[in-house]
Amino acid sequence: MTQEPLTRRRAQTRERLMDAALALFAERGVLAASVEEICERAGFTRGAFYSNFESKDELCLAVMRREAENDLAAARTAIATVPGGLSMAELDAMIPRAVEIFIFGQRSEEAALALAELRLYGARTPAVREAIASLSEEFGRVFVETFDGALVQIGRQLSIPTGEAIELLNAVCSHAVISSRLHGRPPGFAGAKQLTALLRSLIVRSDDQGATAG
Amino acid sequence: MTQEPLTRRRAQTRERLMDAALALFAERGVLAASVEEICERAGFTRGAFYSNFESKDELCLAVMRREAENDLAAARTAIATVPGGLSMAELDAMIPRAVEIFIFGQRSEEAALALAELRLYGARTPAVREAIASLSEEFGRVFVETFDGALVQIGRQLSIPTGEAIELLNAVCSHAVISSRLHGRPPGFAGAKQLTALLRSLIVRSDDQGATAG
DNA sequence: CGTATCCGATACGATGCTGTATCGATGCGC
DNA sequence: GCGCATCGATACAGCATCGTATCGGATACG
Repeated sequence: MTQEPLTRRRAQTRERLMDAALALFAERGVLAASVEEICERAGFTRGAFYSNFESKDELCLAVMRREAENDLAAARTAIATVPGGLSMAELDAMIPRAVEIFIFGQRSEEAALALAELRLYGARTPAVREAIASLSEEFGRVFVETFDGALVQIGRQLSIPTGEAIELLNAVCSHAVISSRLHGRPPGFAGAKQLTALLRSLIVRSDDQGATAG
Repeated sequence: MTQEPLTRRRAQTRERLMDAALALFAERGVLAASVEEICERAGFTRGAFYSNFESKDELCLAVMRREAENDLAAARTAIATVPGGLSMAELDAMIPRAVEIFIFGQRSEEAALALAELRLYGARTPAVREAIASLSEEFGRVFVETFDGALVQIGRQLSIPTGEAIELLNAVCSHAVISSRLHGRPPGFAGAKQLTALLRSLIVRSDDQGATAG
């Protein structure tokens, strides 16, 4: 949108603030993370913050967009890594990894937790709800296209709409990461094996779709 | 635990405070809901609050426990409603309803959102994490026993551990209710049909288990 | 090397929430 | 109906955070 000149210094400041915000959102939640605390962790004071962002809400949006872009880039890289498209065997090998680190990305548990928090925050905050919703739809579409494209290359598709499969994965992962914190369990989550099996079962040859959908 | 005498008046006050808290947690989140606001909505002032609860954290615990007890009671009632145990056909009919209103309960969207919020709040709040974790484990066990008992009566079981199935349902429902708020969609959620199919597919005869588990 | 501009630090007033301490009212038991 | 214990309202002091306005220093460029 607003692609201002944005000097190098300024860009770095924004990055550091977003990093700090992501970490604090995961640790304490969006509301509990004060602007002061975010700045402190980033090595700045509030002056820097208000010079770079209009409000914490704007920061939230920026963080979400950045993470979505990173995930998308990581997904594309992972897919493009295999020249000539993924083979079914390669796809098979990727599923457990995708389950663990969430949709081909390198997303950390911290980021997953922060995004769950941001999503919930957005759902109940009128001032940002619409912006987050359209952000989510925008990237949702692109993710669907990306995955469908990769699947088409190997003559496969999902037996349920790709968008719903992604939502399912999202749901389970964010639930799992919260559980992991709640019960003090190590990273990774109990249902990983089940979810892997579930996802694999969703991948079918392109001709026999809709057996389950209806 | 501490089953104090608890006069009728006091019990009602606590109920009204918990009702107000549940609603506000869903609307604005645990942290954004100030004690003052909770009291105001319940028709009290903060004096009433601090007379009944030691802190907002204690209120959170009380709310979670109450909701869990209500859900459990609703589940048992629903199961016991059918004399001689559920038939498979009846179970079939209940699945979509369970998906919609969450595990046989009468839980509203509001409560589902509040509980998602409380869970996340608990995961990142040391002062309550342990208490919430054991609450969740305690009721988790009972729910598993309850469902397994109902399934045994009709010679069925789930092809994955019942606890994991419940977690899966939990994950999808809370994700869906957040999505619904975020995108301003009507109650109910897109994946309901898929989830119904998924759950039904998990129910198998008692002898052929573990086909998927391993 | 000097200068203009941009950026982030500091200082300030304002606001809202917390928790306690005190007091008046309400309801229960006799 | 009356007294007493309980319960909830009111008032207060303290604290953290917010957003702004101003200032000093770093950076880019001539």
